[in-house]
Amino acid sequence: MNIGQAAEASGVSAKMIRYYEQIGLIEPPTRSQSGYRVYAEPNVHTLRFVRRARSLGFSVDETGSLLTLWRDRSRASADVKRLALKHVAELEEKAAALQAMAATLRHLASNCHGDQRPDCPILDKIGASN
Amino acid sequence: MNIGQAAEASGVSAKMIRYYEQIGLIEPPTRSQSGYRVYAEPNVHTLRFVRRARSLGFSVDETGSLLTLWRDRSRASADVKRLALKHVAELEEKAAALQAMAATLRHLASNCHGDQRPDCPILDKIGASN
DNA sequence: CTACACCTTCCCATCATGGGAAGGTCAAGC
DNA sequence: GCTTGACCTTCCCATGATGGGAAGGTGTAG
Repeated sequence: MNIGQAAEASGVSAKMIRYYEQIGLIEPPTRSQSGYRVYAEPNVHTLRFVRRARSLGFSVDETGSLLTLWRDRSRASADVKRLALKHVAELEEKAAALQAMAATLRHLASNCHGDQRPDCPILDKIGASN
Repeated sequence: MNIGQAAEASGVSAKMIRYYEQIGLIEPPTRSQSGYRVYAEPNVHTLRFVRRARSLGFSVDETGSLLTLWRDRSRASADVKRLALKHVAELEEKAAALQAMAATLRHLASNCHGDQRPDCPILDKIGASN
């Protein structure tokens, strides 16, 4: 299987597969005589793992830790759970920050006429001198 | 006022002030004979505006649009409101995405013993073949 | 044998921010 | 006046994850 097919099968772009290999997240695959990367099913499985971890918001670094735990048959589930819950806390923190911004701005917008007149509490507030 | 004092007074780092100038977000200030940037109160006011817009999650580009509207005494508040509400929608979308990730992961974690045993539904799910 | 799809590596861009080096300036204290 | 330390200047580099694209090699179908 060449990189294009591995990309198709895993949902990770060829570009990103090469990048993950370059930064050491995944193992370099074997190469054909002409230098093409050749992937087998286990590689694709790993790529899918990476894609899912990323889609859960784990950084590439964190994904590396998860991969290590995944491959370690003697890991303690406590280690995984701790990593996961720490990540959950970070996600919720970021979400809360975004929602706070949205709420503030929505409030400002609700006081804005939104017509042809120039008066606008949104700009007034952002530009407030205090 | 030199750049350090402007940074102090506006809450925007000196590094960022130079950057904002470089990309054309703010006007180049006057220079002293020796080449130092010299800021006056209106410049600091603008910098504070930029800082507040950024802290509400507006990109530098969007902040530029807001600045233009802010300085245009004949703007229609409708234009500002539209920009703001579009941004609110984006913020809420991002927040929702993060929360969905957090919820998924929290659910997986709730099914994980979190003890010394290796069995872990979190890794099982991330590594699922389907 | 040609055309086309695919592969390789390499460089560049994004977005906003910080770090740091090399060198010039300014004010305070001696 | 001279030194010292804080400040300023520009320039380059790094981040994190991803995509774009160029230049050139490979593989396969017709």
